[in-house]
Amino acid sequence: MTITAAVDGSALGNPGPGGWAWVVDAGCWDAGGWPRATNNLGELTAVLELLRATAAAGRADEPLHVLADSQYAINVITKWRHGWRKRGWQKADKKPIANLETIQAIDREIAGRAVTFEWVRGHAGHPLNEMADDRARGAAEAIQAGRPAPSGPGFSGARSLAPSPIGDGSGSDGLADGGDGRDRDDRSALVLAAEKRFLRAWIAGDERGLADLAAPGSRRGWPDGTVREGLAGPAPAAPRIGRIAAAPAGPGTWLTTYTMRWEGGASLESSVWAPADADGSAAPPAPEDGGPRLLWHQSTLRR
Amino acid sequence: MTITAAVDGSALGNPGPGGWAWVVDAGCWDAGGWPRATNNLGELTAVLELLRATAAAGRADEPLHVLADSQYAINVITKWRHGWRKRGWQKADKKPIANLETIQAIDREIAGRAVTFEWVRGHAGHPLNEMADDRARGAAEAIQAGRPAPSGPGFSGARSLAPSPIGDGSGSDGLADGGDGRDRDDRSALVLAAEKRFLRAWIAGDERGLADLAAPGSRRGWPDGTVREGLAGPAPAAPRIGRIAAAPAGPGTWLTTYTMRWEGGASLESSVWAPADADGSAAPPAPEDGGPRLLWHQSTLRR
RNA sequence: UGACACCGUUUUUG
DNA sequence: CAAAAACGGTGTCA
Repeated sequence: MTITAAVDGSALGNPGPGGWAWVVDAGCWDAGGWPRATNNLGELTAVLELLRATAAAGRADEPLHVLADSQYAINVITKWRHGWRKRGWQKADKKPIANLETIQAIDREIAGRAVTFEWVRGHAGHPLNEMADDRARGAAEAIQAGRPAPSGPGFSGARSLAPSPIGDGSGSDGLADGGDGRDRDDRSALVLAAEKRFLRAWIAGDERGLADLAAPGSRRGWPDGTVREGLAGPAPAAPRIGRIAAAPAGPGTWLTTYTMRWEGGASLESSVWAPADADGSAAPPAPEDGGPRLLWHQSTLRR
Repeated sequence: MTITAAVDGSALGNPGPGGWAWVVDAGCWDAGGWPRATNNLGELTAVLELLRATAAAGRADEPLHVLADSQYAINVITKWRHGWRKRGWQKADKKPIANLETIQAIDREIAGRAVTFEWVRGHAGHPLNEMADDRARGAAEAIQAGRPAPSGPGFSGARSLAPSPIGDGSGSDGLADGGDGRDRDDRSALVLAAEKRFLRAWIAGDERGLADLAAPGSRRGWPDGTVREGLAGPAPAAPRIGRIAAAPAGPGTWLTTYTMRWEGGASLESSVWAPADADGSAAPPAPEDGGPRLLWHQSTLRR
């Protein structure tokens, strides 16, 4: 069955607090945002997240029809992207392409999929577009007010585990970023933030979040001694994380270690983070955010 | 006293309907345009017209400071022009110089004058530059809409002879353009504007301005019954112009008639205007503006 | 290769 | 009504 979804972005003040949203129907949507973004980044991200959500739900083989009111986003994806890729991701005027990382992420995500776009005039009463508009703006407004952006249900079947306290960023779990104090080293702070992102995604069963963080060829050593490709797998309920130590392991590479406790158990965890651009493959991974990528993670039960 | 003025050009669609403007202050400016022009012709013409207006006002000996946002125009006038003249008006690559006639006109007009240029970034909030921008674009839009470009008051002392009400565009002399009412025929309006330009140039003794309006082989019948080539010649002081009537005289050709009065006399005046491209000569005149050209003008004393 | 200008289009805001 | 974020193009020169 063809999936039809509306996407929209919003940026209060442009640039300013921003949000994105995709909507399939009243019970199937998602949204998110940032403290500072442009309108066009919102529009693009909405498409990217829709692509990922459908893929994570195992529905990448179904045709996807996207309703968008941004001619910019539609042109980027259906037209300009191809010329840019041919020219080595350069614009006609040689000036840098805006929102490049998100565009490249879409470029990878959309490969081999059947996606069509339809332009709908903004604020013209189209119900799905209105809903996406509301959600995107709601996300931006939430973030402007200092609250986390309300995320939607997504596709049913995208994650199977119960929500964990780590996922809501409330700070009670020791995983909160920023705010009170800054980490003592700017570069290690980047790795610490990435580790926390990884933990939240893993515990929430957020496969696309994990994929964002994974280095090409990433693997994991599980508590049972097995190794599997990828980062996804079962997580304990309501874990508590000890202090995370980050140690440099070479230019751009970091090792993190910490302990984890949960009802009935504890473990030692370690991760190896590699720089985003640290592979010599012909097609660079060009990660969406330029941050470090998780190459290896290992868990050992404590007893 | 140093005269400071901003200049700007505009071309809708580039090339397309175009305009030029110079602004000294809110009460001292001028503007004009063509049905088809390039942005750079507009920028250059604005400078040329400023040079002519200051000269016609008898202020050629005062230093002139020009604010321009076009590096092209500034470089043409302050740098490249000299090299081109030395090399017989040829570029280094031997390809033809663009806008050559206007550049040579500036080259002649600027000789012996103290003119300095200052580059101001476009659309950066510089008040004088913004004003010139508005005027130039307004002229281009007027012409696109089929109206004559609204011309400004120019300099208050714009003729070496006794000041005439024709020059100041106040409307009391019947030479004011635009503003309150539009001329009832769009094409005749173009001819009327040209006729007014001709009158201003003649009365001001502006030979260059007259040459711009002259068709190849233009002649004039003077009140004494003689005929001479060209359009320049003695003008009465402080003439007053009656209503100008424009009548179509063939495809693109117009006849205008009106009366003129001055202290101690009156006359009947008539002009024949031909389309700019209406000659089969081998070397086309390539008139600066593409507007109609004055082929014949005749004066008869009234008595 | 660079620079400036001139436009066209859509969206997003205030 | 005015502005920002984005893209495409032309006009010009060294």
